[in-house]
Amino acid sequence: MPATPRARPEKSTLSLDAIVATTLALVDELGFEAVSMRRVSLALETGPASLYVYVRDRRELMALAYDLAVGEVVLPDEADGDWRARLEVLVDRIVATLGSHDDIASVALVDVPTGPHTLRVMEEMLRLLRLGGVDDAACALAADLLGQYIASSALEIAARLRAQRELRRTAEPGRATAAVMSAEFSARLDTVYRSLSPEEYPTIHALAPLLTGGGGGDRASWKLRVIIDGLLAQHSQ
Amino acid sequence: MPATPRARPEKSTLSLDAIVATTLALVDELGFEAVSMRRVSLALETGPASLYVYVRDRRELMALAYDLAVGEVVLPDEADGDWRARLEVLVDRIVATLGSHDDIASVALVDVPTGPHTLRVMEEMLRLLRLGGVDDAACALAADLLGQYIASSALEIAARLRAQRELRRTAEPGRATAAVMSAEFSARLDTVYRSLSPEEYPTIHALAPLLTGGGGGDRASWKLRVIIDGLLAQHSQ
DNA sequence: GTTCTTCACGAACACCGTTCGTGAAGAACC
DNA sequence: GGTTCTTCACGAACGGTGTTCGTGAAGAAC
Repeated sequence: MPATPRARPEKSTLSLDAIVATTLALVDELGFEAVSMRRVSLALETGPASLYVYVRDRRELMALAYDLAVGEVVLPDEADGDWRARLEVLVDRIVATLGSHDDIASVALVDVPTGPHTLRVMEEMLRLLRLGGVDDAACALAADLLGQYIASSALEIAARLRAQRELRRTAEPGRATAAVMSAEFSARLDTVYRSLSPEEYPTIHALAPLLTGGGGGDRASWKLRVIIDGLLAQHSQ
Repeated sequence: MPATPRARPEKSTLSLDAIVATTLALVDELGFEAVSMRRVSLALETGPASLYVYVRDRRELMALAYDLAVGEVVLPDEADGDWRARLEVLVDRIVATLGSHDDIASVALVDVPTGPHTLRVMEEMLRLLRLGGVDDAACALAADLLGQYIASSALEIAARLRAQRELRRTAEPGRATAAVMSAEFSARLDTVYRSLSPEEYPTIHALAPLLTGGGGGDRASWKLRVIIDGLLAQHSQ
């Protein structure tokens, strides 16, 4: 901070960090798809061409924003339990964090992220798996599988949050608890499944309430447990 | 077919089926992202506005193309073995089919597809799971989990195929076997992992060759086996 | 023969990612 | 201090994009 606290209005000079931070903030505010180079540059009070000094692509910018988001994840510690409990906590946190930044997780499905924060989290995942006695080849494949699970789960959560926000804006205010909105969200799907002919799709028809219900945390932790159980079954075999 | 075989040049009248079929063909040829409403309309020798008579959105059009692609999947039969073998064959076929249509699988990550072919395949998946003695609630969650696995695996395969095509075009022709190209594909990642400091990322550094190697079918079938094993472990517990 | 409905589509709107060229401002050097 | 040289900001523009609107023409219904 300089001696004269008055003299720093104007416009703070551009920097990669500022660009990436602004991008992530805009993703939260407007949604992943709506964030264009123009919008980012507008938020920084400059023109779109200025960004290309620091970034090759929109993709590269989004990859940087992705890594910044992953940086919010706090690694689990001893208090969280043994290796398996810690792994579950870690994966849950990654999913929750990515899911809170709209569709930023789609970055991980397009190309493999290799930012420092992503690597830090991946290192911890692999370390925990090894701690659990999973052999090396299985660790590698497990990290891949967990990566897929994380990205697609985060997208699912983001879609759910988006739908809730949309509903909150559409519906009359003051009403509508979270439970109601979540129910409303899956209502359309439920209607589709239930209206299917029981002759042609007997199983879907029979399971319709189970297919759409029980939203959120329970489902996610169940799915994660299945993957780890499968990993251990594979190992002991 | 009319009596006069000569008289049907001009332009066949537009139809939803023709639009969707053209869209899927263009996705194969140009890639998912490159297929715009304008390109589709150009291929049909008309203007972009004409498509909106049959389709609300680009998203809706892509969802229809997605279902058309799923329609190519042949359901397994008795010859494929017991319920588990059949389930694995079914999932593998879905992944392979979707993966062969570039990033069309991304449709399933944005919204839940409910086209007739998708429902047919989902019905069969649920039927097989039930046949295996998995209880109803677990069936529902398993279908969800398998759906995530299918979509993200298909995207991974599509990315691999795209990279191979890109390399085939870039490299001098006549050379380059598929193995070489696949190796070249993961070489960049391998370099990244290997160049990490062993102090900061010891596990990634140690597992680097395992993380990028062993591409393709083996990995996929291993991952699928893990999920089903986990499902059964969950059940017997 | 006349109304009415459906569909094809030209034109336009408001955006998009990206590139090019022109400067200005600061650093490095004499 | 003056001069070169490098770096960075950005106005303008190119070739696209999804989508809407309004105008017709062609066929169906009466």
